[in-house]
Amino acid sequence: MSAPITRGQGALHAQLRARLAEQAARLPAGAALPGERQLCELHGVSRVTVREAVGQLVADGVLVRVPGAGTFVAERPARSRLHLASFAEDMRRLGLRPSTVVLEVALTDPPDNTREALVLAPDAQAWHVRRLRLADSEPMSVDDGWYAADVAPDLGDHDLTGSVYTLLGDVYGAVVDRAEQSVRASEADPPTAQLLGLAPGRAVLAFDRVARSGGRPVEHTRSVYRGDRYEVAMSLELGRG
Amino acid sequence: MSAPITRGQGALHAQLRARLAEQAARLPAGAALPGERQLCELHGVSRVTVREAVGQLVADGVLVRVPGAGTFVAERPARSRLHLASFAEDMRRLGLRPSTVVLEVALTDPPDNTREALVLAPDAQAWHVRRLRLADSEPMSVDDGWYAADVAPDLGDHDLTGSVYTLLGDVYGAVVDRAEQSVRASEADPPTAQLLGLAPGRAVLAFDRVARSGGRPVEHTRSVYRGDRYEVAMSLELGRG
DNA sequence: CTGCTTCACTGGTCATGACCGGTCGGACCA
DNA sequence: TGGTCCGACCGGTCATGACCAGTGAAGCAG
Repeated sequence: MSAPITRGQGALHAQLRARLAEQAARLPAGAALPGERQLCELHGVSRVTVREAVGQLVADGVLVRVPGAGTFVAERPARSRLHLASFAEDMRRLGLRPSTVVLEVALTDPPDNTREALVLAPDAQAWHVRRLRLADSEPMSVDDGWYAADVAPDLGDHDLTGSVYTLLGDVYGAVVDRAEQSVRASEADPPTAQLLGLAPGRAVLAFDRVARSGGRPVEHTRSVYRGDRYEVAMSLELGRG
Repeated sequence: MSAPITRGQGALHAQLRARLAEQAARLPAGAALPGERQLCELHGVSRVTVREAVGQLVADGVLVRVPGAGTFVAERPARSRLHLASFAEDMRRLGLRPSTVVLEVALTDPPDNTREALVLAPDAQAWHVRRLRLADSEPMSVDDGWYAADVAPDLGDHDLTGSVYTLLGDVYGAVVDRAEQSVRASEADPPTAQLLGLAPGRAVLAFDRVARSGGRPVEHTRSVYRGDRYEVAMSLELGRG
């Protein structure tokens, strides 16, 4: 079980969460975890902390709680659930040929909401990568991504026509394993419309995403997809979505 | 502030959550809520309960917590977390008052894609229910639903201002437990725009959903939400390895 | 008036202890 | 052998009390 959980290495529930995530990954789906009270004794923390850690993993779909029975590793058959995929993977899944035009790469002061999303210091800078994404040589989306400079110090020196997630994982050791995103419909502003080959005001699907690596936010992206070329598919289930 | 929070009316945090959601919906965006300790005294509950209630509303995008400063009403629009729920339930979670105007109920020949989605015989008819959905008396969406006639033979005889899912479960024993949907951005056509109180061509979020009960498709819905009032949030995960 | 310090207050975190209702397996009885 | 009952154990909920770091405004010093 390696090092014990101690104060000073970040929040206790964050440490425990990482510990439990590792453990769950090595267990087969459906396997039972120790009871919450037992985890308290095992790691020397209170039940508040255990519940916080387990609760986060349940929210992520890694664990499943069953009242009266216990906590279990979530079943995850290879069904078509929402999954984390790069633009290229996504396009290839749709049978389209992906390509990318890098419009801008710069180390700049990020906007306030990005600063908040990435939990950056007030004076910290971040890499800003603006890219036009094409599918079968036709514009599909415009991505504005911001990356914390302390996670990816020399991001601008790398080839950014491919997957930044791969770069983050292979070069900087920050594998993106989780993301939260919101989706809304809005109208294309003139510059974006021109890039996408649309008339201004046409409907676009706007994604706002925060990608995390081990709980730490590493990327904040705003992607604007052409409404006439793209849609998101998802499945919903009773109980947990 | 109405009735106080009491034991026995469901979990205390659930009651408080509903109370706070209503309160937040009536406040302007950015307005500050009472501090957590103050809410404890106001409602006679412990801080554990307050934090649970507020935490849920933060997850739903209704409130925003700022460490050191306070808790505030989030900027528009209503953000719904991805889950299988009726319109009314969804809106109430966000602190909005749902209502419904039934525009059309008829047993008709469904369009081909609906026939396919519901796996209907070539000559089978289906109930068509068209409804305008309001939140706080303002248009939110227009729903076009088709229901297999052999699953719900006399659907048209029932009150359709409420949840059809509840009807399907309680009256016909077909509990909806799974659904697949796709989401895209498009432009409001003139009749839909008029119903939604939008100018024609404004962006809308269009859902195309097939709901299932025990594997059998029972509903095919196309819902068009106002792009300026609604958005969906979801989390993405890497597959287990 | 400006700049700095101080301090009340906020949410974030954590420990301890308690009770509830549901689950499940083993003991016990028919 | 089979069915029933019961108790250990589970997660869900809630109260109380505590300390921390960050915020922001009031107040003081220059």
